[in-house]
Amino acid sequence: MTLEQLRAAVRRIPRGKVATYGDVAKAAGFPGAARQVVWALQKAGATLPWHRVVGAGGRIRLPGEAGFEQRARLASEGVKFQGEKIPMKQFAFDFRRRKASPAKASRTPG
DNA sequence: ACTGTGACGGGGC
DNA sequence: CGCCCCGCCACAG
Repeated sequence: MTLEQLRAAVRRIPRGKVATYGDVAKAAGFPGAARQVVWALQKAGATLPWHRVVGAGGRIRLPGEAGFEQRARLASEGVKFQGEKIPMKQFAFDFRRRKASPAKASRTPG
């Protein structure tokens, strides 16, 4: 688990999309190493879009202010929240995909 | 080497 | 949805 691997994965997350720690770990080549993602993520600090990494189910795992900021950053990118979590079905980024899906333009998103 | 800890994830009740 | 348990890997004491 190296920072380069993490950056490579985290940086792949496009704006307006999010990925779970587990997904990032897998994408980085370390399936099951979600906890290590946290470790590397901290080491990397703001050198990457850390706010696009959330917990399973689209839940913000960052406590206090940091969590508040992450939520704000995501919202600023167009990521909607369903209560305290993000509707992953719609905002989860698929690393296997070469390009983000051209999300259909729903006239009644809700 | 052993134990405790963490921005985690999945399963069972 | 809350609670508990286990698996996972790397770091800190």
